[in-house]
Amino acid sequence: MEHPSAPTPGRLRTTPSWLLTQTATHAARLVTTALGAHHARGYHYRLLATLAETGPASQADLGRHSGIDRSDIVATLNDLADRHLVRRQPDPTDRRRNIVHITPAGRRELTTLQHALDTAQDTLLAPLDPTDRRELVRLLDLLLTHHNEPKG
Amino acid sequence: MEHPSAPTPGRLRTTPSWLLTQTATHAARLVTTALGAHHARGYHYRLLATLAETGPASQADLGRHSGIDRSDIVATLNDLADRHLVRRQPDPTDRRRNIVHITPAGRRELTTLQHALDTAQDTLLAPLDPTDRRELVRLLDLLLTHHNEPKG
DNA sequence: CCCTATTCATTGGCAACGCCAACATTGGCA
DNA sequence: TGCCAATGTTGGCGTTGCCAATGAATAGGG
Repeated sequence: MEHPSAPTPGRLRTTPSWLLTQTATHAARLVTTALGAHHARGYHYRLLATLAETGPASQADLGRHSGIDRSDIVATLNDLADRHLVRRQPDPTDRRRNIVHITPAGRRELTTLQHALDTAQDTLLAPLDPTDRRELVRLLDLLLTHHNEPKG
Repeated sequence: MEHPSAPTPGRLRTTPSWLLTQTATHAARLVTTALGAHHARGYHYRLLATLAETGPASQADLGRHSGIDRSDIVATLNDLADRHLVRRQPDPTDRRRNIVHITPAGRRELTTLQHALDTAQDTLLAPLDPTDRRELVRLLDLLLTHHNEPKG
């Protein structure tokens, strides 16, 4: 978003969904910039991080664990594989599946991206003291947990 | 995002930018659904709300006050004008400009959208008690203020 | 064992938001 | 007067989150 030359309309300034989407936009900009410096996007990081945590997995499983749609997994893995950060391997026990492995280079890249992201977090939270940071994380986590686990 | 069948990768669950963008995604989904029931999108609401607050304004001014790019203003106003919620009028004192007015129907539509949005806020904040809600708004407002006013 | 339903990877498409470049017209200022 | 800035407009791009359809392969029930 452009920098408003005048304050945001008053109504919105206390509308939680507005505050959330706006701060998220700033956060996304910081993250995009941080990752972009290493030729990566959010999806790239999320897949590498998921792979490092869960170990080798099928693309469908990667999607379920990372929250990325299967179709988007394909394109992202193509990028990562092109850069040798990841390897696709047919599953001998189920020929529908690819087993995806993170490579040593992929782990190194993940470390690099992680550092870039950590820096971005600091920039993002700059105006908050440690107590407020924890409080923010707590509140957002409450919201996320609630909306991620539909009662139905 | 799809509902993860397994918990989100641990790293991300305490990453503020992740929590922000994810909760913002949920918030955006609620808002989109609420506005969609009235054939509106976020840009439509934002422009109507801005017009109601500032009174008639040029498109460039609308962009600056609402934080919407000039080019996106054009398309959004086209939609609103097609539905007679807004009127474009040439500025007699500056032939480059259009003076945009909100119509009575536009004000009624804004009221409707506002109600829909208020309901969405409640759904969004359901898991938080009033104290936590105020705290969340306070923290997000701090972040937004900080990142909206570049020191440079 | 066979048929059906499901799963998988993949392709291709869509919507919303944020943003940028270019253009012609018009205004303001030096 | 001459040049720069602002305005509306068109057209385009990238990221994220989705959905539908397809062909191959597997799993499950009868």
